[in-house]
Amino acid sequence: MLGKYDYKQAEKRIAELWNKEKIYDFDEKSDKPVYAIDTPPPTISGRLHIGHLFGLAQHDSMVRYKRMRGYNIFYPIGLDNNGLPTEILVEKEHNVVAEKLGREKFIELVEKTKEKYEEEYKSVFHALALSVDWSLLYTTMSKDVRIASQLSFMELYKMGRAYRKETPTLWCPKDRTAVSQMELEDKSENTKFVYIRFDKDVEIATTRPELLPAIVAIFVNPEDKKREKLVGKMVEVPLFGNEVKVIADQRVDPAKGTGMVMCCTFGDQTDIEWYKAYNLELRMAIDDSGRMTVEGYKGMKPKEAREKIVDELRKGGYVLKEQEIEHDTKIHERCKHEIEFIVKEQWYIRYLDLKDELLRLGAQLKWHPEYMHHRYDNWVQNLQWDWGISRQRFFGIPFPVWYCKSCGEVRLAEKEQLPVNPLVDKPKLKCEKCGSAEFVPEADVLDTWATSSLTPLINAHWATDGKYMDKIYPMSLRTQGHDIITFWLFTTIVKSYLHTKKLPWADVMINGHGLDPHGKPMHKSLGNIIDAVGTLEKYGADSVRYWAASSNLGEEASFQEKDMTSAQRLANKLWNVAKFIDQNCKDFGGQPKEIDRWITARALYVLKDVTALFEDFNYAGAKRAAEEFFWFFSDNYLEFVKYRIYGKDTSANFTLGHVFLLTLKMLAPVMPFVTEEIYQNLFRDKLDKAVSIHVSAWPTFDKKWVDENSLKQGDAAQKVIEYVRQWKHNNKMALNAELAELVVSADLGDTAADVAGAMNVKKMTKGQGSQKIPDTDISVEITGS
RNA sequence: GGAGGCAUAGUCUAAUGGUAGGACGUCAGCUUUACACGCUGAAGGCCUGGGUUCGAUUCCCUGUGCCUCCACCA
Repeated sequence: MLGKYDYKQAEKRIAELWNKEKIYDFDEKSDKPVYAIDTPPPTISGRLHIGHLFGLAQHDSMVRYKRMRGYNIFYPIGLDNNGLPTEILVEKEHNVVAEKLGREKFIELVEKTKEKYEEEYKSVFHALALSVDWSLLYTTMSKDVRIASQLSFMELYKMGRAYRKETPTLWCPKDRTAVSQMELEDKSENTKFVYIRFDKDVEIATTRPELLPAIVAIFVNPEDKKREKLVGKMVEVPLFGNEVKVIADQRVDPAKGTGMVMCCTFGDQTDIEWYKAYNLELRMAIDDSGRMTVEGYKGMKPKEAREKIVDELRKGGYVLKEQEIEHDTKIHERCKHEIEFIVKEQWYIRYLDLKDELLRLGAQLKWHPEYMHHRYDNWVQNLQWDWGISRQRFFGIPFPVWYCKSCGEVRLAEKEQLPVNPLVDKPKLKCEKCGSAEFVPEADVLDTWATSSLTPLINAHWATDGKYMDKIYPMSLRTQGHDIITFWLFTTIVKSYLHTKKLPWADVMINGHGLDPHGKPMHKSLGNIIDAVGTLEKYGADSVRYWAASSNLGEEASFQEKDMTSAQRLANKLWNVAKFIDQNCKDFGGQPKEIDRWITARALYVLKDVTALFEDFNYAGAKRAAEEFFWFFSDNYLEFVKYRIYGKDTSANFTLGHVFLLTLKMLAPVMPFVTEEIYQNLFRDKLDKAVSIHVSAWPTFDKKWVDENSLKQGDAAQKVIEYVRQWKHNNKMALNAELAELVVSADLGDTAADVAGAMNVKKMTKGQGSQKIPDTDISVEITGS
């Protein structure tokens, strides 16, 4: 072992070693206890940034600890190509439009992205030392996953859990597609707030007068004394002449506008809530293409209709006031067109009746950190609607469903037909109700959460050969970010419960996010992305992992250059200690002395703490404790025994080797590369037989190695040395400057020799001195040369 | 509007019902046969107000500030 630690070439070489030795493979034949992890499949959308690495590194450190504890690790990896980001990526890369290419062909292309990006992701994850088993790779668009997703739907339908209902949905009239909340953007717009008088008591301010023909009710606040008498009355709508009822609801802000609101189906989200809550009439004024459907305005765009209606209202004397305001509207982020609400038939999973069950399951799950449980509870308690799982999109996993052309009855696919594309495939059987053989396919696709909520079942091969159901399900651990507790975590519990009546995992580990140096989330639009590959190359994986392990689980952490420096210093220090041992110790034999037993006992107490911290998913605390001990070990113990080493006395060798190996093992989960490099060079086949430190046994605390007397004398010796160091510093002496005599009151046993050796003292004497060491009952007398 | 988190030296951060630990930075000393990416020493800190307590940085309440998730924006 020579020169400095070169992490660039070491990390590369070691990654190859791990590959060759297959240390991450799940062993199907082993009878060791299984530890199975349900991991978040990253979206295939482009390049990874260090925010991604942050959570992954935290998870991996925990998994590495578990591996050293002797578990048979099932650590799969998925790639998510079932979603809008991948759809956009594929369309761009292949210069195609999904809808024109056809679903089958497009899915083929999407599956091909797996091959290309698998290599890219694999190289990044390998560089990070993510210890997943690549033979367990799945994609969320693969054949098996499509089967699982469709089978899940079919089972839920048969259970009576899946149903179809007309529902207002967010709709982009330009793209003629449903959009999700996530695809919305706010746009501030100058518009007119038009105050319309219905009658002498009813005046309403609105930004969307063109929806007047779609008005189905008028709302006032129940606390609004002025309007109390109006509640329950019918009011005539200007221009259109129909009558609508006045209803009291607390969602109305009495201070806004006139304090009265018209509810139109549908102008905004509140209209939808009211429509559902009060069972209001459905009166649509706008169609799929965003054009008016009302007589007299047919075919007009809403804005044109608005002008015309306001004009007519003015002429009729209904307009009291027009006020210019700035107003936020929702637009579709892709095409920037304004969003409307359109009514479509949608599939739902009925689960509101399961709230109590779901809360009970949430309470059974062991949350790390604990407080994340609140978010889940809060979400479940406030659920108001069933789970909408259909999306009016072209790309996605199709519903395995047709409808009978003559009676409309639902016709499910047969299990052996899966995966099925109803747009192309035909049902095997006739209509159960009327016997017709003519069917209309369901064109919608399943929401991506309907699929990703199955990851534990996907990993267990639930829908196909079921080969891992007994072995890994329920899984040991789910790892994920806190932002998707209400989506991924929640829906996974729902599905697992519905299909297996079980909680899908025992523990859940929720990570925070890695942020840019200013504490802002990394986003393409913010232009603050710190690239994963570049960072790993520049600083090495151990440094990036050190950064990730520096913050407590669940907390956000900004990327700091100084963490990289600290990590590199630690790696370098480890390397230098290794070099020192390598150069000076032929073997790890020798009879330990007092000070050796002292550091051994110290090390074991630290091991006890570190183990407990890891058991509590506190990789951050474990890393801190292990690191702190290492610096203590090298600045103290190593200095104390140097004189013996240089004097060809081998009595410290045993301890030096064992304690340093113990330290390396404690740091191995967080810094897998440098610890492995040292392990291979220094300890493999000498102190440990394992092919890799990462499959070596986690050390155990054994009381028999703790000698209380040595602990006491070693602590005293350490205090004395500390004091002498200070004394030499105050006297502007070099630390190895010779001292004629040192008188110490405490009983140092044979550690007195180490004090003399470390501090270059000619004569050690036991007795009272004139100087008292603070915070101890030890007194000393120091005589210079 | 609902929920959750955070507040500790110039910066990042740990633990804790009784003298608050570490890292970076700063200052000073030391070429000490692994390491100047080092060693040794020094200076420097608990957001406001109230409560519980013999004692609160820690527990409770309040305020303020910051962050996140969810909902909403006629």
